[in-house]
Amino acid sequence: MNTVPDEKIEFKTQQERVYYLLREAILRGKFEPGKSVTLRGIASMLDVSLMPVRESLRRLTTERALELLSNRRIAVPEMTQLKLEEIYRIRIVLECEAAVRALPYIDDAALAQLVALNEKHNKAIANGDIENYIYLNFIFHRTLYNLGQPQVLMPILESLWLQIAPFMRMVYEEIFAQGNFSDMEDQHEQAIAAIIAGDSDALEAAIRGDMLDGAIGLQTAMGWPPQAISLLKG
Amino acid sequence: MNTVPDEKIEFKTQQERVYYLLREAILRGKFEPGKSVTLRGIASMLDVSLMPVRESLRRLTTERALELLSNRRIAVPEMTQLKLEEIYRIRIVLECEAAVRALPYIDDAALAQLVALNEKHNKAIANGDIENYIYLNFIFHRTLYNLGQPQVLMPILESLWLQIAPFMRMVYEEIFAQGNFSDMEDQHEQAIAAIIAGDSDALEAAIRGDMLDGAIGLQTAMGWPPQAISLLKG
DNA sequence: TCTGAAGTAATGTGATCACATTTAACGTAG
DNA sequence: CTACGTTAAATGTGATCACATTACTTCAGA
Repeated sequence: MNTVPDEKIEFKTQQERVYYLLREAILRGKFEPGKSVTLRGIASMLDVSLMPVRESLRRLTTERALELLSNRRIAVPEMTQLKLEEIYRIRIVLECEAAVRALPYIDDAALAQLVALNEKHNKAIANGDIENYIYLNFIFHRTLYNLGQPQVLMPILESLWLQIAPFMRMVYEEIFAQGNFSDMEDQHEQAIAAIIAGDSDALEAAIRGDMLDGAIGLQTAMGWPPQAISLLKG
Repeated sequence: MNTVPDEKIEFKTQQERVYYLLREAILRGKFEPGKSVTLRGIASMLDVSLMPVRESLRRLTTERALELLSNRRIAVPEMTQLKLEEIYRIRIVLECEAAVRALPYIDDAALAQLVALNEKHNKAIANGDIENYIYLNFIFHRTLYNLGQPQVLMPILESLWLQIAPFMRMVYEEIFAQGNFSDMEDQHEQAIAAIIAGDSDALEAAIRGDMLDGAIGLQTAMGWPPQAISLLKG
């Protein structure tokens, strides 16, 4: 089994390959917020012409992973308090929906895969491997939700993940520096327990808890007052 | 005041102009589901080279308004029962959120604009102008939600609208043919009443009712059993 | 040391061409 | 008239060049 489920995909076009390379780099937190990227820079880095890069960046800007500034420059968007709160309000409702939707389809093999992913996730913490930690978090969620075969939900969630990924590094660098992992409840563990118990409400609670932890972590890392993000209808 | 709020936008690039032209055409129901479009066809129609069209279609495929088939062809995606149900489950929660979010920001001028839009919307029914009817429906919702200045929600909703727009024509062609407009409750009217009353719950109910009417209309037009689409948590 | 202007390098956009793949058209054998 | 290869047209992708605009460097003056 591979660390990254879709790492060995064969791409039909260069544009597709470039897109997924950049996408994974973003989800690993390799892109610094506010920093700009250039067509020719990426093209020479990946040894392709401008065309595949142009179309890849067009996709990523459409997904709000990157931003076209008025200067005609392409950059990683900055985060604001309002934007972060909006993202997490949406994440909470949609990811709870996605998790509950997936629950009936989780068989033993899928459960084992989730457990294995969570182990690797925890191992990344132990190793201080921030990039893998950030990435494996998304992969855990994606693997879970994909079991419900969501055609419409999934692209929306991936877009939201791309928007917050560049800021995740700040959260965990701070936590690693201070060394206080104890505050971090393992909501993934609780989600797995809920799955085993077949408890839909507990699974939803675990996902919601995971979201809230993430939101609070980001807010404190940005130096903002960690105000609670309310669910729709309490 | 204009029928279409953003009709007279000056575009900085050709790609942007082509994108918004195609986008509006889709939202007007001008695109037939399953029908394929070609780069050169659109390019010659709009009198531009392939480049702006390529990037515009890349954007639209990323937003799921169009689809890249394995044959290397670009087409309007087909709808399925599962997909439609998924879209409307998401629309219900997100658009209720967007409406409630916008409510405190609706001043007299904004209210007047909404009323005017709704009048034009109703006038389009009377004139049998299906394309304007379809389009003005989206514009009404967008104008309402934009008052809350949603940065993250709005692109998601617009993507969902692009996905259902090509199928709206079927709904209203059937209704116009049968001439039974009486079944159509004017949920927009009720939304406006709720806004005037400042009643958040009533506004949410009106939006949810509008969504459910739309879902049922699409399901019956597609010849599917019009099963109720449940909200999250009942 | 700092400020500002002139010149240079770099950037995204648009256009054009070449190519592999796919689709459509055509004509021939049955 | 039908079925089936063969040829021709059309399609999305990739590469390269030109260009207007923006950003950076450099150097003069205070």
